Amino acid sequence: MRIIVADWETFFDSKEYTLKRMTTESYIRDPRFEPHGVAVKWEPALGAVWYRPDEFREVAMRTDWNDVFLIHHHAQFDGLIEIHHFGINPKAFGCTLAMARLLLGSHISVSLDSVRKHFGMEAKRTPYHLFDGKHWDELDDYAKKEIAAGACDEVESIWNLFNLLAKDFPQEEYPVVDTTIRMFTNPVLQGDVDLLAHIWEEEEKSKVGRMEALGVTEAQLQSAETFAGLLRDAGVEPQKKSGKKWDIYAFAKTDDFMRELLEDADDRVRALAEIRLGVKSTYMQTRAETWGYMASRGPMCVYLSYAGTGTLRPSGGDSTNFLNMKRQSQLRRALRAPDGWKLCPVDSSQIECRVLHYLAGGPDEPVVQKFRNHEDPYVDLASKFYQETIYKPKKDDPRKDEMEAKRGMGKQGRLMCGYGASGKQFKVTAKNGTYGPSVEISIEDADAFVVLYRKDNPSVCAPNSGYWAQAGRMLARLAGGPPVDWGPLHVRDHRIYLPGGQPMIYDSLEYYRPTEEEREALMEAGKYFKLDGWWRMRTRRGWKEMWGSKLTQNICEAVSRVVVTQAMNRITAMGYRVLNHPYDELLCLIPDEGKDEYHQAVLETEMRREVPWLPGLPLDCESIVDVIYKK
DNA sequence: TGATCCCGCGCG
DNA sequence: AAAGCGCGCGGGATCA
Repeated sequence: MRIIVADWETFFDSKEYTLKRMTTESYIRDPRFEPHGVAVKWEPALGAVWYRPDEFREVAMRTDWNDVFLIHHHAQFDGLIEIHHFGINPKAFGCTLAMARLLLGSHISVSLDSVRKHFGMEAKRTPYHLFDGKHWDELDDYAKKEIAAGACDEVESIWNLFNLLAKDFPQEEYPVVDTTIRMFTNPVLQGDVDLLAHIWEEEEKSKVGRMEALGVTEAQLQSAETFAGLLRDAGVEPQKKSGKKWDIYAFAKTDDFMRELLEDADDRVRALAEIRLGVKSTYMQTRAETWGYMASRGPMCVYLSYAGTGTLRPSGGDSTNFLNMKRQSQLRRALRAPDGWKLCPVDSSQIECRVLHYLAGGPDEPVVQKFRNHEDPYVDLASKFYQETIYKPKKDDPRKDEMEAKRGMGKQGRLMCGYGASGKQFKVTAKNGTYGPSVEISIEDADAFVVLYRKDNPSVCAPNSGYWAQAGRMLARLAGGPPVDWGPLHVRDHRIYLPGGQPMIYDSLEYYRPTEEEREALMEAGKYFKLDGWWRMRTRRGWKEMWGSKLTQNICEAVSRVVVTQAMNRITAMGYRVLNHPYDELLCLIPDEGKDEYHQAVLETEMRREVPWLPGLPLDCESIVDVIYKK
């Protein structure tokens, strides 16, 4: 396969038509889009050459792109230009931004300039100020030469960076990068413009109608202070709670004060609370809007940031998020397969729970055995807590609601308690209904649930010998000890390596000793156990504490991610397109040729296939086939 | 005015 | 002994 490196320079106008104010997708599919040209390095031994668009189109026509590995820095940008405007479709995309994201970490900038600096190269020389708002013909010869030279310099640096990064970049991650890029550059999903417009209008109508009925404005509802005034006028004194720096109003959906307002006897108070939450939840409307415009330009460009999280999962990007659509929502149903195709989302079942118990106790661990025997470990835990037989209810079961709620507690227990959750957090989450119907339990019962879980799962929780304790001891190794193999993982040089060689980065992990002032505050709060200090690390959101059960969570999430992406690689290698990757799910595209069950079986087989580096770990999955993106 | 912090909410 | 975690986006509040 030929390796080609390329970099596009395009017209922009810093006042309105610019990537700083637009999404990558809307910028490239805009009528104003106009490439200045592209720098191309046709093979490693040749220097980069600058082409004007027409010149490039001509050489591109004589190139067999089906034999090309095409490398960019941020391939979503250059790739969409090539595919949308030039009809070029390489065999595979490479992306130095994605490679840097995995190898350098999720909490730092991996812009080309930053990565060049990281490897001791000079800053970018492209003089963007010279061509702000100027079309090619309006540029003088000097500016044209500078643009061309800057682009060629970028291409040479991308090639150098590729070689530096390739030394450590795992082989199996190249197809993951390619699949992720193609979700954006080779869009397939159709957006239902009418439905998206309908969603927007219904939200708007409902909000405006309710605001008019109450005689309030959106601005009044949005601001906490003016909303507090509205409540006072209605005869209710708003409650406060402690924020990070000062007290804030308890106006969140999950605050008890707000919950009570929603059930207030006074019609106006109740309506005020409802509409405040309504105007605060803008995501339905704003996304219906962004997606509606996107759908009017063409098929949906699904932007995922490769390894956007510290645990190597993807994250959203390009001003939208295809990973957190509400279940059963209209928004999800506005995405559909093109004519002649169907969608098959395949969801790996309880993968993190399976991985946790396997890592903690191996293939014969009791919960792993339950999974192998196709028993439900959620009802098992719930039955122990409620001291009666809990089961997954059928549709017409007279105790359906009760059993769903109780099983939900088992699910919540398996997922939260496995990562060290407290009774306090357990109680709050049960009430929020995150894992099933909302359940109110006392703090005593919540604490009892946590105690029961910890006693019942010694491979995970036992002091000294359990996985949390091992992970806690591993922190010192991670922060600077000698290398060590740890089950399927390898700990070395501030990193945890997954079996494929993917690193989870803990560069900033350190043992922090509190200042005298902090020690006094800790004593006042009764937190004597923290007086000596604690492990902490830098994240996107500042310094965060680290401890054994939390590291356990990181590990289970990352291991599960690799299990799923390895399945994804097998699926794409068979020729299927994967259109979205919401964590444990792969959204696959299958031809509509009357063989739904066959394709479903093929995909499920790959999702269930045993992983050689976790021998004896039973995997399972669920899938459906539909034209619409349902779940 | 723009940048940044913080909170709340959606998903896993 | 004590601790669920991982994200991105929208929007307000605050700061330079």
